[in-house]
Amino acid sequence: MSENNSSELVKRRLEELDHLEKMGVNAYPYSFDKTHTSQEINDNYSDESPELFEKVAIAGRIMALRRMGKSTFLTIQDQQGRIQIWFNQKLTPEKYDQIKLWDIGDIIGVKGPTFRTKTGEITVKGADFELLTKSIKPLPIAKEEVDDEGNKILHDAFSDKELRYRNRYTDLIVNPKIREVFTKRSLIISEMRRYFDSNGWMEVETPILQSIYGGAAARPFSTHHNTLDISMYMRIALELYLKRLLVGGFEGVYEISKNFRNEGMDKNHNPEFTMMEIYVAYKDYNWCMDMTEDLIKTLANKANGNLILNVDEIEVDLSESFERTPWFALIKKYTGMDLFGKSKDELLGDAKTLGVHVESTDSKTKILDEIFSEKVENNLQKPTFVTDFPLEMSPLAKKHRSTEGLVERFELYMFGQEVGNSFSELNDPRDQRARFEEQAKDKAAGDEDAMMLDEDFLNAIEVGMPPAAGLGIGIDRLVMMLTGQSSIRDVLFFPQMKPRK
RNA sequence: GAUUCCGUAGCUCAGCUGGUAGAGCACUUGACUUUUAAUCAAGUGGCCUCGGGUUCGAAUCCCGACGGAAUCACCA
Repeated sequence: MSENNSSELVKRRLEELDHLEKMGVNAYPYSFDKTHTSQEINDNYSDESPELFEKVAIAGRIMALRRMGKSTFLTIQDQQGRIQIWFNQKLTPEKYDQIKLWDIGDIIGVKGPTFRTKTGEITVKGADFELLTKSIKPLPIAKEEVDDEGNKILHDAFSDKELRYRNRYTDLIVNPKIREVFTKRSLIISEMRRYFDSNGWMEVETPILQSIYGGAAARPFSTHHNTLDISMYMRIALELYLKRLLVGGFEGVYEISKNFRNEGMDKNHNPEFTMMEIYVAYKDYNWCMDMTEDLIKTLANKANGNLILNVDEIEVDLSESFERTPWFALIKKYTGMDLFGKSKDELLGDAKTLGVHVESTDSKTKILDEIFSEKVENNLQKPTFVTDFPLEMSPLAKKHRSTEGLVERFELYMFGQEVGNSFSELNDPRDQRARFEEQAKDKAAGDEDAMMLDEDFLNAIEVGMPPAAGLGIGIDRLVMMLTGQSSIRDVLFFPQMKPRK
């Protein structure tokens, strides 16, 4: 539909392109040697020594065009920012007519000296220029105003979320703030790699297509391998393969990659999302808490230059030590009830008392989880390590060294959301088998999310996995918190959308 | 999956008590050699998401479909 509506505009631009080619202009040349970025010029130009920018070559997309007869001002945008260009018929008498055939959206290269206009704007003089790409489709361009304090105000900005997500490339061109979020995302992930690499932990890749899925409680996407004629699943977690590598003798391995879960979508869930998991041999969850806290603080500092985070109206200060509180203590704090050691029937009664909706067929794990999600999670805005989970909830975590019925596990919560999950990893093969058998019972009782028994994984554990700490971090959620976004769609370049008819 | 709200020009929106479509920006033409939301003048541009219904008449009311957003449910 929009094809037809914009066809007049497209037709006109195609005519211009034709016209340019008749003038002997190649509208799609092969390269351009740029010497500077807009930012380098904007940040470093000084009126005392304009000769430093006597000869610059810059390239970018035309974002604003102010024609004034024999003189033309335009603003181009490159990856770093925007800069004004000034053209004048006197400067380029033979080529000036070409400029009349340019449009907003075209990509050009310009060579010339830098100067400051009467009104004080740093500007590149178009002593020579070249069209680098003619744009055929018009952009949803918004006028940009700079107020007295230097703040940029976009008027009637391209804001339709559906169109923005479906045409992300347009969104990125037209909404510079969006680009910042993704630049930070990239920075956060590369700093995370640097952090791990500098400790000697190794980045690895493990299968995404698996014949048995595991490592988390979730429904998978399933597919089919034609040659082998077997069902296969897209992975829901990284854990079980990374642990096999610990068995194989690597002492620190991590992977940053997509997981896939066939479940609901909302502002915190996308069917494919990025997970980081790391396993370090000979360490336990106490060590891992220290490491996680240091990692999060390091990343926040790199991304924002400080330790204050803001999402929606809520501010979180990371500079204090993260709170560490046991799971049952938090339940007690927010419900007044001590649920530790209670039977399933007692828990069912307690859930009802608390007004938490559960079914009598639900497993003990599920009831506990429901109570925690409803009564506790929202209170955990400040970074909090929730420690020492009930054993039933954690089939891959090692039993607590001093308290029966608990495991050595923590989850890091911020802004009421889980960002990290960690255990002292279970490496006793007898216990691991028993836990899987427990899961199988839950599954038989109707818990769809209970884990499958993975004989091959058990075999690896039987060969012997060293004691280890493991940590998983949901990268998308972490990026949301570190960039102040409240929807996962705003930290994914291409969030899942229903296909257009 | 449920509920609520939304879908009008390329973009941002108005039009809502039913009478056949409007603004700003973008685009076109003209003027303009330091402008910057450039300005001034004159224009072009719509199957009002789609399909049914009510009505003499529907962008407007009703039903359905398709997309989107929010909340909930599901979901470590």
